[in-house]
Amino acid sequence: MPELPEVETIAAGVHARVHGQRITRVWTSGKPQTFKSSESEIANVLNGAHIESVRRVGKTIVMTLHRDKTTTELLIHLGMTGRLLVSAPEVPFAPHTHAVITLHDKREIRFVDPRRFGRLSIHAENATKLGPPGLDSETWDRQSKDSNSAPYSGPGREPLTISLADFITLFHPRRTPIKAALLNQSLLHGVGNIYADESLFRAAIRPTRQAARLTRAELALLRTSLIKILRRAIKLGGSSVSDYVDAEGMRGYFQIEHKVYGHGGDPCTVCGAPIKKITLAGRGTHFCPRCQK
DNA sequence: CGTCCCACCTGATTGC
DNA sequence: TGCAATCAGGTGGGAC
Repeated sequence: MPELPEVETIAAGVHARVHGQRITRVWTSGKPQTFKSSESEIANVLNGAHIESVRRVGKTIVMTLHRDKTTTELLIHLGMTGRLLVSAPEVPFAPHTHAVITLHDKREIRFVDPRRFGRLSIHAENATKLGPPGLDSETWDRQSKDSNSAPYSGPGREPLTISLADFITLFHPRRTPIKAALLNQSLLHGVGNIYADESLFRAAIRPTRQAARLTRAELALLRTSLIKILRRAIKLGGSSVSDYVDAEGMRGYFQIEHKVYGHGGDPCTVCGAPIKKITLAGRGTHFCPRCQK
């Protein structure tokens, strides 16, 4: 379900509501595939901890926890249908509630996920943050990413902050269709099906083009298009296509500005040609056959 | 290693 | 109307 703008909206909303709170109780549903770390480990780490912050990395929500001078992170990936809600205790549980984190003031952080593609896991900080002698900082960063040391940095690079030079370095060698490359989380993380389609439309690039065949100018336009669309979507609270809601249960509004996603057969807003829908990289892919070259 | 395809789930929508 | 097939915003593992 949620891509970068939706996860950003949820993380910011949850952060505003719960940072500084102490966790007094944890309940989990026992659905094994929901928990990448064991439920007992999750409960052990969370119980009694203070929530320092809640932020987004890629499509993952990262909750930073402090207890006994130890810092740990709870990673929450929402999959397709996951929700993270902050509720008063008297609000009835939604169906498919898989985790409830009770706070000192009695409110509850609830993880709800009908399709169960979402995952919870623990990311522990290593004792030392200093790299071993002889490693340059870039090598150390890479090793930090690979090993289990905090803070969690995700599988790829952040789309909102990547430089043009790095963007080109990332995509230029790829021989896959540009859309498949955009969806590859180990390159950029956070872009999903909606924002891949919308950014390619805005950049007038056909999703089927081989990444390696894009000119530098096209890659530059794709990067700025993607950043503008992600920022605009964050401003509107994300896209609510069916069941996405933020931490308060509110829908987002960026779906109103979708130009191609979900508009197969509709006339293109720029040229009037019917928007085409095809399957690419196993995903529904929407584009204007006239505008996107 | 890079890439493709499918499985993992439930629920809403489409089509017969 | 009823029921089956199809389709969903994501990821990870196995096959090639």
